[in-house]
Amino acid sequence: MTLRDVSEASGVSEMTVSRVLRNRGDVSDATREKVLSAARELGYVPNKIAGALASSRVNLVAVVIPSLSNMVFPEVLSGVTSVLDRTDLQPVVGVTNYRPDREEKVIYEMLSWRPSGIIVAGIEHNDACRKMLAGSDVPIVEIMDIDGEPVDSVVGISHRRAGRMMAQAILEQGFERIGFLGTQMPLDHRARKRFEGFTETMAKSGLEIVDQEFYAGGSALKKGREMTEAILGRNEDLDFLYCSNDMIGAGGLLWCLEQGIDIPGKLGIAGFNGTEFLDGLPRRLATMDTKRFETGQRAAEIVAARADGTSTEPVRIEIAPAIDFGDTLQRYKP
Amino acid sequence: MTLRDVSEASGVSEMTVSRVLRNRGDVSDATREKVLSAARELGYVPNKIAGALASSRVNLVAVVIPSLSNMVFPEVLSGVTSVLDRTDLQPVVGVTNYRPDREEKVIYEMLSWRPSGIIVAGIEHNDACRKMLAGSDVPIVEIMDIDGEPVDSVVGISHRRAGRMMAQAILEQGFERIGFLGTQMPLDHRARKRFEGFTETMAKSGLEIVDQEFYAGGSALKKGREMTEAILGRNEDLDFLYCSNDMIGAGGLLWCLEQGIDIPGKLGIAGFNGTEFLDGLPRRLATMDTKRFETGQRAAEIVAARADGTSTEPVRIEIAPAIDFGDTLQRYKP
DNA sequence: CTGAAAGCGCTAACAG
DNA sequence: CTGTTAGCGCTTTCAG
Repeated sequence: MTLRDVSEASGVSEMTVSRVLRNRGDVSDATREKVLSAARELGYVPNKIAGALASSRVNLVAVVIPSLSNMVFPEVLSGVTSVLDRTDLQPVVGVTNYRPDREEKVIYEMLSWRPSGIIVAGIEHNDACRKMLAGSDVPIVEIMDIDGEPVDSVVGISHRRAGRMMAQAILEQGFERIGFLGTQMPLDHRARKRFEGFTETMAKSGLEIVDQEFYAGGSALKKGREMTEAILGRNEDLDFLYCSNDMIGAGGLLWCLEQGIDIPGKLGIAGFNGTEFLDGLPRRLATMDTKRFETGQRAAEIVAARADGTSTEPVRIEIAPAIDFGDTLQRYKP
Repeated sequence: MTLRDVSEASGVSEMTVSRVLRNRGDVSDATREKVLSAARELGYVPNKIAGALASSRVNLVAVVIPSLSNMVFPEVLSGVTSVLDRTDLQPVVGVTNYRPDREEKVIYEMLSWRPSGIIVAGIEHNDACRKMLAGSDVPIVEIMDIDGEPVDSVVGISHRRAGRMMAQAILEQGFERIGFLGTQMPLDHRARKRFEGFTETMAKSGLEIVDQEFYAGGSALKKGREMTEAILGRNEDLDFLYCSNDMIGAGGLLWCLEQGIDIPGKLGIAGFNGTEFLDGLPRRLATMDTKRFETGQRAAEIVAARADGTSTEPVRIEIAPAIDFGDTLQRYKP
């Protein structure tokens, strides 16, 4: 089933059929109708492969993310989709599982389709990736991290600054014996940078993380409970738990409430991300909203602007994360 | 940057370059080396558009789902990915937001790329979609619902049966005054079928749903709380809450525990899906595991088998959902 | 407003 | 083991 079939069925040249089907150029209403009805009749679906090759235009936008199990990435994707839906661009998702070798393969694969843009999570890539991205003439938008040298455009928060902000907020509330609960992910650069920013600010006050726990796999909520129990078992005098994501924090919070621990009187807790699901817990967990949806939107807008020729320059957008004190961080209420 | 450039740089014919780059046919080690180093030097990334057009083979597998905000769909996608990762196939995601017009557009778009397969959530589609799918010679796998007439292959659970099973389990525990908490989604056919199966089995015992609540938008956990409060406010004598997903059930459970309501002595609760996050709540919510990951795997296997010519027949796989009684459904422990 | 000719960059099919 | 010849199905470009 090709254009030629429609052409023959309608008695109109292939070229004109093509024009009708793409709404390009002027075509008389009579021919248009002939063509459309023939196409409908035959159930013709154009072949984009051929179209893309001929026009060297591809309406795909690659979105490369580390994971789908962590809701933050689907959320970014929703932001991307919400913008692309207004254009004729289509997102295509690639998942790397936080592995540089997978990232390399996924990016290579994506580039080989010559998409209208690539939106990729993170600003840290191995040399091969960086070289491929830079060498392609596809618009690149790195997202969710701006601490580093972008290849092209970049949209996101500074995780170092986020870590510093949270540390500062915690210290200002008078907390001093702080424990850290995180994920075991040597390749999660954003978590690392956050941690670095956090400890840096603590160090300025002459403080250090008292103890820490890491987990991998399983229900983050459950792990949050377990790690909280473990770290508090080892350190009775902890007065704050800083968690690298909301689920861990929520698990910790639930466990503490069950134990009857005074939150935040005796122990403060904070998570990270500002997940919607925090809404509905017995107590509002303190967190930092990282605006994933908005990040996805901004990134998609940059790609869309490049695709329609509106813009051509690299763009840098720093998203400001917002601390949400919730009920677990503000120790001394006025 | 084309094959021709690599050919000229290496002094090897385009055809042989193509062979080397695809690992096809026999090529001497010497030429292979020449080609590979030239390609590397130039940073050549093959153009799959051209390749696909010439070979009429596309390594993309379309996955069409209603939403990304509901974790069950990313979970299916993970299953798909886990299988495709072992092949040279690549998933491409399309999101419909539960809207038939969007589904139509997404499927049309996907088909126009002539993918190696289409995995689409649900078995209910409008005529246009059904016709497109049936008319394409792309392998189709409908997933997550088998109550109906599939276009081609199908993998999933019977939601009618799931609803009946849950009703039966609840009735066997002696619960009789049952309320329903659901989502406001006239187009969520799976939820509807489940509800139908549920009420059907109740009717056989001469029972009806006592009252119901529906919500749309916002945190499902929070809405679960609010709806629980509302429905119990109206019906003091309810002895069971059947929820159309785990998040609602979890919200209800948290609220009841805070109120000191005896669960499941006075009130039983059940959710649906078997979400990982239930692991970590104060009490294990009863639920029904729908095996999303496995569903994704089976679907991907069907597509992969079609792609490599191993199989050619339509397949029907019924996944058996498993009731998890948790701590909120088993009223009379032995 | 409509059509004819010439590719887009690659690979199938055949020769050697 | 290597090369040549034709396209794949569409769109660009240029003429009417």
